[in-house]
Amino acid sequence: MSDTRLIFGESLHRLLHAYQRTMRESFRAHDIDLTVAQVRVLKGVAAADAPTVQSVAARMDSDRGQVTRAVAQLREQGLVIQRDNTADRRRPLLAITPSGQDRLARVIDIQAAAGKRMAGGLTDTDVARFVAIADQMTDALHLGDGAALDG
Amino acid sequence: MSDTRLIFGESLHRLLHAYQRTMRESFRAHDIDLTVAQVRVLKGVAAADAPTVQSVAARMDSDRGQVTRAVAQLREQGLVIQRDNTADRRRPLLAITPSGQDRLARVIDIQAAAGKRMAGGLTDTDVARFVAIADQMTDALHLGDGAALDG
DNA sequence: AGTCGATCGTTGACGGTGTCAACGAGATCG
DNA sequence: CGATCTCGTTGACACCGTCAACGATCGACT
Repeated sequence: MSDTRLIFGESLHRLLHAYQRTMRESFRAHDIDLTVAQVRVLKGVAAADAPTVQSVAARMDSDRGQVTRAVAQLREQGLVIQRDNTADRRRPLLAITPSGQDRLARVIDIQAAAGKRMAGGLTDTDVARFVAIADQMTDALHLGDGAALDG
Repeated sequence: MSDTRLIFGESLHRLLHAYQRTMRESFRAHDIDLTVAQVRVLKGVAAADAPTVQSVAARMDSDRGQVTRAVAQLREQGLVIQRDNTADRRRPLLAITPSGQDRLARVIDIQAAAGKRMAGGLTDTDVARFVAIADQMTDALHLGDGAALDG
């Protein structure tokens, strides 16, 4: 019956990697010297209110260490800066620089183009629906995080 | 406007990793000593007609080297065997062993359970639709593989 | 005040994964 | 036969995710 469930992981896997490959290719073609993870962090910093390593990591559902490293690389490229946080010295505040915003804008263009290409014959509604389902699934998985798996 | 396209990659990324994390956890909980990649290869060997390293790699959209390594590990565990192919000595035929079938059956149970949990409030139709869209997108990306990206 | 426990950023280490390049063995076609 | 291709294999490298520690700082509590 429901062997959609079985091929599900396979589909997901293939899609993500096709997507990432496309991104990497496009980035290289446009001389954007960023990895996928760096882009994710850059976006996180740009989007968050008072971004810290921790908050960006949480938003990305990632590891603090990984974010720290990405931020270090972004700082080397001058795309992100770190200011002291007088309110809590443990967590310096991150901010995107103008140069970072430029870079990010270019990245977003590229991603939009790739998205369009990927969406091929799909309608906007399809895409939106897809994203909605994906998020819902992610939430479902997170809810039962440490829960019993002995179904 | 369509910033669904922008969060798309993010959603995808988070979903895949939530999924893989769940899988890894479940595998560990059930003493299944296999990585995600090994499972994918095992499935490929089980499903294909006359599986070789190359055909499995193609089906997975992966690298021959990577499949070779996974097969080596699966052979160490006695889950897969390799027989000489008299018709073409370059590509020995792979086959799943009874022990491999057992293991795979358990894996499939686990994945089905995780799938059910993940599908949460979703209908079978939703899941099927999701998979269909994902595959369509993957195809779209593959079609324009080396194509112009200078949109 | 001082102490204890928690949080945060950082760093190190390790394994899994994807990618590329090479090689040797074997096929195929001329 | 020789040239060229495919296949499996191996090595090397970067990226990514995970876990464990550490030192600094904060917050709460006494």
